[in-house]
Amino acid sequence: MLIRTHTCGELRDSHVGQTIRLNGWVNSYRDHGNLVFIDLRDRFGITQLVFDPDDGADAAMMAAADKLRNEDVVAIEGKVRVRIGGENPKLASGKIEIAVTTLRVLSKTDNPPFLPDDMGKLPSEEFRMAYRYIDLRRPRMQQILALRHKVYQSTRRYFDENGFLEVETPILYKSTPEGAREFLVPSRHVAGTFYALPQSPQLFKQILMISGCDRYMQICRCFRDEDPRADRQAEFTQIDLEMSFVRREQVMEMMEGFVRRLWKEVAGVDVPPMLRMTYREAMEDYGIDRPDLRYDLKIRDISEFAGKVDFAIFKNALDKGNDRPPFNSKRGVVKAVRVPGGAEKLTRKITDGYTEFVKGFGAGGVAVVKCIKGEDGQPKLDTGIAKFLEPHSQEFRTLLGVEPGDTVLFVADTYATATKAIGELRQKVARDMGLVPKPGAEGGPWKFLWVVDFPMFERNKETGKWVAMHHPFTSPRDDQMQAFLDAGEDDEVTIEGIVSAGYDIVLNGQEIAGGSVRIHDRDVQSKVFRLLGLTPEQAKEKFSFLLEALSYGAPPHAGVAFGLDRLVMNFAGTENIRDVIAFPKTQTGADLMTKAPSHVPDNQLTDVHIKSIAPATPGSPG
RNA sequence: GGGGCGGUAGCUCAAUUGGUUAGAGUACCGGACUGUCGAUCCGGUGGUUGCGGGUUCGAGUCCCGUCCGCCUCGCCA
Repeated sequence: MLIRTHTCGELRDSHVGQTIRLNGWVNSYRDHGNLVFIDLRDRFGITQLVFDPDDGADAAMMAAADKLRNEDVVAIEGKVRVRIGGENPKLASGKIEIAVTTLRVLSKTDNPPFLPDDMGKLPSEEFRMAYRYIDLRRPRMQQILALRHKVYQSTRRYFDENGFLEVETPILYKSTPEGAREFLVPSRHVAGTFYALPQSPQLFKQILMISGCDRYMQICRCFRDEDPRADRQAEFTQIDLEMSFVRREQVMEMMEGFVRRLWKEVAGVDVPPMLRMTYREAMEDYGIDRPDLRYDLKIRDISEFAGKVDFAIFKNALDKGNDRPPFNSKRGVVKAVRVPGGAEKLTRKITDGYTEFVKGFGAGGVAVVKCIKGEDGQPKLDTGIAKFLEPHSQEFRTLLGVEPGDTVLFVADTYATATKAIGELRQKVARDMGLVPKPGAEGGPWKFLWVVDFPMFERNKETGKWVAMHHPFTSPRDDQMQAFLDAGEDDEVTIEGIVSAGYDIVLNGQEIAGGSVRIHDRDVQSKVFRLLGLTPEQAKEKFSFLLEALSYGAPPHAGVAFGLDRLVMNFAGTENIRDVIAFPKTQTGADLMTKAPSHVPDNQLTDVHIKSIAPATPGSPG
């Protein structure tokens, strides 16, 4: 074949007169009979070819050019010349064209199911995934692949410069069925036993610290057999790291440096020092542990004021237990969010929709009041629950800073339900009000913050058992350690109040990284296991390797993991995680291109001592 | 596991209240054309309306079931 001398993205008018060779795909053809134009595409760009009988193309070549179709793969030799028909400003190579003197068709295409074209409407994702190799030819997808590559490279450079060792950890791992459901792999050697695919390399990286590795990093694949979402896949990638002989501050400093470097190198953006917020502050002000700070709309607890209002919904909520301690999940509360400009934009239809929306989170509904300018020119409460608030109008408006044109939305329920419901509502209102900038490198702004001081434990809603909020290897904050060790196992109040040494990085309402100082003391780790309901025997069965390792000289250590896919989503300005994964899976875990998962022959199952109880599928083996 | 939206030509979509032979754009095929650049013009091929049942004189349309894709709640230490 004619091996290329240049790519389709690099020829300029400075090359005019040169004889060159190009390889690529036919992006489009414009056939004028005795003059044929081809836009030739590769990853690097597009260059126009011209088959010109007056300049190098004989009758046979014209006939061959006439047959070229989109997505044929060709090699050409020709001369670079200035375009006769004028410049095409849309192309970087738009000043020149190639007068083709030799044409070789390297691969003739069948009629493709769709064309890798960013201009028109995209085919359904189903088709894009089934013919991923065509979808990935689109310049947009090539751009995202390149962005992802930049993230890999920038990451490796940064951590290399900071003394981290890249170490690979096993994919075939031990099942430790806390947390997410695991993918299982049957063992051939020992009948009836299984590996699990790792939800994360958490324990390996801790053991690497105990191994004296000092600083570890890995760009690793993690597996969680849970239902996907737009920003979640069962198989995803983490930037995983761990450091020895550090406390929280050193890790946070290292991570901020990483984020700053990444944004600078990938997006050209300078990230200012990150805000810090406690978990409690986040829940109080934003109703969520990953607040989106691109817009304000702070939530206020107005329970005390609401107690004075003669409105049954408020009264009922407060009666549920306003005497409980603050932040107790069953405490009755009334929460409000003031929406500037909402009086006009949030129509009755929209606010009625909010009631349906919060019902999805267990709340009864949303109360609404608007503030308008009365006939006397003074602020006046209007519609919704205005008549109930009217007797306290002045106090209410002062409390929340309400001005004419505002709408105030209320949710009254238990602390847990009201917080969740109004937190979700806040985000929906922001979207409805058009307060959320489009994501993307130019779209910013980038609102980073640290969320710290998470509770160590929370109660499982169904079983009532303690579960680790982060994971069971997270250490209490240093100043909490003694209280934790001293606390009786039935000392509900103390245990609930213990704050961990965990930290999350939140970007625009999305958790992009999370980590913690780890437990490096065997007794502390054993106590956590006990609180989580593991008997010493169970702890040993599942985590003996960790407990043993901790007893042979474990350095204090801490670490973090970034969700790489989500980082790339931010740089690419997409809200679809499948866009940033070369070969993604569907919501049912299917790979539409390879048709995985698939049935396997019985003998393969026998080898691993497995018998399928699934109903036989007609026409399928196994 | 629950809720919602969708599935019609290779692709993207349309099809009135259940009513004639299911249309358009694009791709593809054939023809014309020497300066286009999402080329243009003329002509043509192309359909098990996801699948299975049902209601009806008549179903793309209504009903039941099922499969697939997307969004979402649960779930995701």
